[in-house]
Amino acid sequence: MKQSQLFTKTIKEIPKDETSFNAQILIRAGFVDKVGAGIYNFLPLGLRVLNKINNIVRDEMATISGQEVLMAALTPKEVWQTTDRWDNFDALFKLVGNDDKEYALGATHEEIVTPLAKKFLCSYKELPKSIYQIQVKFRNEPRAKAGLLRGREFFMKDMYSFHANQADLDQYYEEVKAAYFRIYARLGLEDLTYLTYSSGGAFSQFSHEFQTLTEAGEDHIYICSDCRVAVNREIIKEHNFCPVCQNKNLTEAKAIEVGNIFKLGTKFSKAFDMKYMDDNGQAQEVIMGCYGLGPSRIMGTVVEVFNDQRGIIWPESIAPFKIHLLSLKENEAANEIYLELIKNNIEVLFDDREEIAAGEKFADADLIGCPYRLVVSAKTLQAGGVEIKARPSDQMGIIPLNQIINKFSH
RNA sequence: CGGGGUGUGGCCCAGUUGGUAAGGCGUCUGGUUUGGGACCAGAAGAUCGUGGGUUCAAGUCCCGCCACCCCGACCA
Repeated sequence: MKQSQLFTKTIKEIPKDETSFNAQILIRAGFVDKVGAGIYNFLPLGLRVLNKINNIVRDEMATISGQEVLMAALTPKEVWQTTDRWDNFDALFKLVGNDDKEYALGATHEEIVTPLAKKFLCSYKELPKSIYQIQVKFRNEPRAKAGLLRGREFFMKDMYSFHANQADLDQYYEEVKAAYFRIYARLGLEDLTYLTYSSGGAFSQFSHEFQTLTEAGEDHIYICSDCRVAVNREIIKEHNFCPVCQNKNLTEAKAIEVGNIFKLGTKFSKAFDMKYMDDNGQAQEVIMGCYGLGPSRIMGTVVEVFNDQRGIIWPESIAPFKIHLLSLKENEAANEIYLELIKNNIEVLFDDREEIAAGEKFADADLIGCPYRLVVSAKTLQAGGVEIKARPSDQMGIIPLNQIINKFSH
């Protein structure tokens, strides 16, 4: 991508109606744009990041046999009445269509996925199955805040699994847990993310959240350093010790919930009368699990966690581009490098803008935060190459022209 | 939903005891620059959130409403 053609440009001023760091810097760098409280447009750079997060999620869901679907976002009132949530789910955005027909914008999809799965999963031979989607969710939050961390419209990966018995759900649940940790590891959040015990409702003692440590987080978790898990507030009120090792010496920390998984049991299969035929020809209730993860919230979290005074420091796995190539009055030479990188499928943002001061290009590169910065100038060409610098470091070096592709093509 | 704060060109903002809107960024034109948001000259761009009221006169004072931010409550 040539920066001269990019739809957005960076801005110097901090937007006055944002105080959260992730929103300020994502807006300044041109990743997102604010529409209203908790409502954002995703712009070319931001969408690239979001898509990369989504693709990591897809990749890991595939390893646990999750099949991607896309369910309706406009959901009829009746399904919510079936589970008694039409009047009890405060955050539902409700709307009225023709003939006074009422709908809710999808806030979660148990009410849609259960009738859907009922149409296809009828026999023990067809279980277990697991389907997921990545979709915009709508929740009428009483108070949207903190940029991408709590929006009224946000992206969610929600997966639902269907099992013939509890043991099968239990086993799958553990597989999901492991897949989630692989996702956080690929996002660079492994060390900061804790499996966190929270209350489980009627069907299991606990559910689990995945909490990433950051001062920007709105949750308080209590970490057990012995077994590297945490408990949330409601659990510590009940138990006041680590549910794994009974350790009472827990450390409080602020965190943001980047995922949660839940054993639903038969709550929804009962409500929608979803049963399967077992090998004795007997109808049995289907056991369900659900597994949420918020890609847009994760994008905000990554920004909160990886940054410095100058801008974002994207992990390579989700950076909008791997390389930010800056031409300082050497567009011809830089363009050759640009074309060569493109030819080798190396993602590059090429700052080919003319009449732009070098300082501005450096400032933009730091703000946007691609992992590597390559500078082409008369000076570097004289030295036989281009300057290379990793985003978080101050160390610069010259890399010969004929080694660039080799350096980045793995 | 309670409490607090803020609304002035696309963005950030100044605006005194009420007297007809200043500056910076960005944009456009010309020139000078060219390794950390460079400089000079000129230009375009504003129903001052919105509706009402007071006044000869309202960005400024009064009342209602709306939007956004923060704290709290809430967050299957």
